[in-house]
Amino acid sequence: MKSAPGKLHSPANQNLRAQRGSGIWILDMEVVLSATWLLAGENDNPRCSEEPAHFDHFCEWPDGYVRFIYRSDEKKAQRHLSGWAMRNTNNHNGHILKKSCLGVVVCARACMLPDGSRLQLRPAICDKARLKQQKKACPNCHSALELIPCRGHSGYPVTNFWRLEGNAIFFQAKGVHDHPRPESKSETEARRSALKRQMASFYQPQKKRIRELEAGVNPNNSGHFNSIPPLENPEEFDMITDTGFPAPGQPGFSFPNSDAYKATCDLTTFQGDIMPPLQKHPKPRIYLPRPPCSYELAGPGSTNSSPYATLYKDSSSIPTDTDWVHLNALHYNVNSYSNFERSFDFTSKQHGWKPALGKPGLGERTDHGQFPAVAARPCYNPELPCRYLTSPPPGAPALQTVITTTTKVSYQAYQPPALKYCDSVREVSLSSCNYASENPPMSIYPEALDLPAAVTRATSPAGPVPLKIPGDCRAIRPTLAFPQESAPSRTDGAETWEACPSGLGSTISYSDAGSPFFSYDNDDF
DNA sequence: GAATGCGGGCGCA
DNA sequence: TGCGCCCGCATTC
Repeated sequence: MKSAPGKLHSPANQNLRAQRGSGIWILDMEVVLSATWLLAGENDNPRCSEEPAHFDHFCEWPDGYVRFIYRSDEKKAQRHLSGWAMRNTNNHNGHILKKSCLGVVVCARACMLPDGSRLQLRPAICDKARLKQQKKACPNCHSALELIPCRGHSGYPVTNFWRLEGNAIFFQAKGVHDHPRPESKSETEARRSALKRQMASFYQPQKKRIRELEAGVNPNNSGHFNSIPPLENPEEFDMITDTGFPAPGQPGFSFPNSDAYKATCDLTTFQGDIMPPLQKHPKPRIYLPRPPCSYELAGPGSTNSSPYATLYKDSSSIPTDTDWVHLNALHYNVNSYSNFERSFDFTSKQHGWKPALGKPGLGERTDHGQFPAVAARPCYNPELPCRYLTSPPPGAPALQTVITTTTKVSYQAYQPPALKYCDSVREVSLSSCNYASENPPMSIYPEALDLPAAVTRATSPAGPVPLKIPGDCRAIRPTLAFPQESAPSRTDGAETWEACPSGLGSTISYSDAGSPFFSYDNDDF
């Protein structure tokens, strides 16, 4: 965003060319060269001056070891946006912007929202703001908020890398988020802006009336806002929403219909002491307009995380009565969090973690903050029941890709697992975007996940079934041979890369078995 | 005020 | 040396 374009721009190396065949990214040898990827600019490889032939649609929820190439005019890419709460990380490389995931903020008591989901807030990016955020109380149960750190990359936060190259913006994600999706930035912004608008309209009549009163005017008392007490501290209201009372439809927030929400989500009950000013008002009603997010508003079949979905009501239709916080019911996967719970349950078993209070699942868990900061922590993404599948099992190779973010990257040899990746990838590979329906196949790269297919299947709530879940940008390569971090060199390692874009039902593969073109130095970032 | 990007610096492996 | 991370600073919204 603010970064000087020149900073991340190094025109000397547009070394990646991707060709799309059969609707799938196919990487030719030159693309294999693209292993230089984000670090390409550091190599000044004169051979590679071509611009990418094709670009990916922007993916707001990249997950897994994926790479994308965006057009340089892609606004979201320009801003290095991500649905995940990513903070800037200094990688001492001015050409590459590195960001690490902050995780998600949840209720420490894992209280259940009226719809059965749970709070999943977007951690503030700013450290101070984040601390401040964590000091706030859960808008639902008033208990503490807790930050679930991301440990999806070998125990470290998932990292995203951005590099501007000519007319392309190269993106690479490393690690699999082992936590639920937070509220996306667009959602947060939309909610805040909506709230501001709402508050503005809320105050306008008040101010007007005050002016009128001050002017000696005595309008009749039938005015809607007559009963509205002065909001002494508007920030409190903002705090509540910022604290993350997720708008319906946000990740982990869903209601089959608005009535259900109305019946269960009385703001005065919900906010309790958090909103004393509004409590004074007997019938507050707040509408949250739909954010201007187009691609997030996929169909019901999508795992779209947008909080504002089909039952959105335009703010213009705000009624005057203020009985309820009339949030919009959303067409959202109500079971999302149960998936989350299942995943937690699984991982608890898998890793010997025991949920607090002896109950499985996040629902009863009260120890968010006590999670061990281990690499194999489960994936909690509520929208992807198999998310935890992407977590490497204990003992599994932590990293298949050695990407040094400062100067060079090394793809190192990996000991191929017994299972043939090609056979299993169709069953378990996940690769999609929020707007999968419109999104072209994305690039899947060898750093993709490494969980054995057996584990993957075993951990699926639905059993060993094919898993193709649209709605985000995840890449799972459960059985693929990966370059392993611990391997001494990758020139001796042959690997087959496959991409299985969601909904395509096909895979591609490309190998780099000791290709002379495949210099693993400076591969990525 | 918060988000964002940059860069110095430190500790660890 | 690579990497994660903290911190401060500057800029932008």
